[in-house]
Amino acid sequence: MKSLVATQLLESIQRLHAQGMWPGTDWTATELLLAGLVEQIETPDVKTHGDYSSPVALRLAKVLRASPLILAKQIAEDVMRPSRSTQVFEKVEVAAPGFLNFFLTSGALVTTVTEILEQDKKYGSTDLFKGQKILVEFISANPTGPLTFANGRGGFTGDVLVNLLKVLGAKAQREYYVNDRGVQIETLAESVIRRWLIDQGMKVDFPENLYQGEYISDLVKALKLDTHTKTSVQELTKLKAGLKTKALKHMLKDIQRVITDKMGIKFDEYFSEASLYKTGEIQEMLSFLKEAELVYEQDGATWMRTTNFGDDKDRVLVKSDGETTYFLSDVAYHWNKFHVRKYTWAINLLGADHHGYIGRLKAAVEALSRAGQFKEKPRMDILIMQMVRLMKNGEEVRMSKRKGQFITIEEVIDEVGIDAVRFFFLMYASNTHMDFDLQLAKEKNEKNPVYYVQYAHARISSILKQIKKAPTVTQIDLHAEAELALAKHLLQYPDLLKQMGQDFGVHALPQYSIEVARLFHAFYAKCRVIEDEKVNPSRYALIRATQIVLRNALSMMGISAPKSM
RNA sequence: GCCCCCGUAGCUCAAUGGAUAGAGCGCCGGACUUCUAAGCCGCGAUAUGCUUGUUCGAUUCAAGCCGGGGGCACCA
Repeated sequence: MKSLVATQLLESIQRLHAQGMWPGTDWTATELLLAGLVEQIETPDVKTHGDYSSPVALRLAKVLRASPLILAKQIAEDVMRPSRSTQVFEKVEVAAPGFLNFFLTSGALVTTVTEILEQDKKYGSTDLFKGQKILVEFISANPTGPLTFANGRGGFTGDVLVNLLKVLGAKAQREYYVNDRGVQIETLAESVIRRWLIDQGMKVDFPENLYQGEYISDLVKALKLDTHTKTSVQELTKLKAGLKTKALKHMLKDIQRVITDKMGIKFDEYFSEASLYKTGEIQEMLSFLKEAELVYEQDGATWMRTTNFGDDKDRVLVKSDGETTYFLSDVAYHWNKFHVRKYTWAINLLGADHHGYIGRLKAAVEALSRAGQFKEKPRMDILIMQMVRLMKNGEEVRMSKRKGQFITIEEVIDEVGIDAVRFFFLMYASNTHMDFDLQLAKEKNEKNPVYYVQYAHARISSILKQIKKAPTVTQIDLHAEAELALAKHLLQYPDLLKQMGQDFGVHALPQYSIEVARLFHAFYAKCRVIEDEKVNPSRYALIRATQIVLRNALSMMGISAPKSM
């Protein structure tokens, strides 16, 4: 549809140029312009009042310094000249600041509706990212406590992003990076031991730096530690090593349960940080960096020269006490992504509190890339998920996993329902700070726009159910404004997906589906599909197309499309 | 002090540098004997934090300021 508009326009401009009516004499400039025009036309705007518009003329003015209005008029006249056989445009209008408004004929819309019906589940699919092997890493929360509601943001965004990339033709995988080593795991084990003793009535202190949450007690119970004989903290230290693994395993299992059963996310892999040590990749990485002279020793520690690659300071890989840092793991992890597993593209979703990490990560990948570690220069995008503030009665409640002050994502899902929760987290741009009030979320549950969208789908299903025999659609005829507005919006879906592939703005999807639902509900109120027990074939086709688009959009968001509500 | 994000209607949020800045919620009003009222229609003279700049045109870009959040470890 877009290429049709672009083609028409280009033809006209070329004609004008051939006739010497084009104001520029410099053909190179015009060619540049044409390229720009195509780009401009690629994402046209369908305004609610029903025209295809694009701010073309003013662009012309900028490049050629010509009068935009005159130019626009010339183009408009040429596009609509009588000799043309095209049935694409009803009319072309020149609007005040130099816009060209293309009004589509209903015939052009009909083509689209037919296309949607034919393509069905494939409608919106393209091969934009064909051949790309993309690894999307998200959530990756430390396995030292349950997932909080804030993890919902990155969780659902990442999940939908992968769905999107797949529809755009890429091979995309979901990955959760598990930080299953380091002091935090020690702390977890220590917390479990002390809590265990305290729960048995022993007087043991419980330092502030340990995990205070209720879940530690649950963990103690789940680990069935009470079969051991009572003993002191000191003696238990021996048990700690074994306990560490057990506690970790249990915690991770619980996280996976929530992710799979509650959040409905299927990770392709839970990648263990510790595994990088077992396979020797950490050592391999370190020796390589040394050979490549990307590191140096200072104050007894080993530093990586990340500043050579855009970081604002160098970073420690091995501490002076001989312990390796998290950063070293991450360097090896990314080396693993691109070198070992041969991904060409990685997308990492990070919480805003980790934004300071971007510089060193990009520097590390750049360093490895320049050192010839990857077949081709990999692409890496880091998406920052802004903070979600927990509100209570208009006031912020500070969350802390350590202090045990948090609301789990599981609680929220159980309370509000997965569809509403998904929609809630997905509908806002990830770079805005959002406020979350559980009380309000419960109250507003019924008012969540997700039901508005689902209701549209249910209404369509209900109509279709009453149609015993599907009418043969020979010719689609759409006239009413409500019909046309709906059809025009449906045809934008593929463009929307492409756009989302460019900027990863997944929140456009809920916004779009609300708009489709809105247009459908308006259509529903004004136009009947079944009238006097007769089915209107054109409207039948239109609602089926609407159902397809809604279903595809909902399915991409991981939200159910109910047949009745 | 330096770095990142945000500031749009009473509230929560939209808007590739374009036309009269849009939705939802809330408030008020209206319509129904027919496909689901979780719906439709109407209702905001006075919503882009402030000041400059770039541009034919700025919510969008740049600079400065104000306000809010986050980050600046040989932690993860």
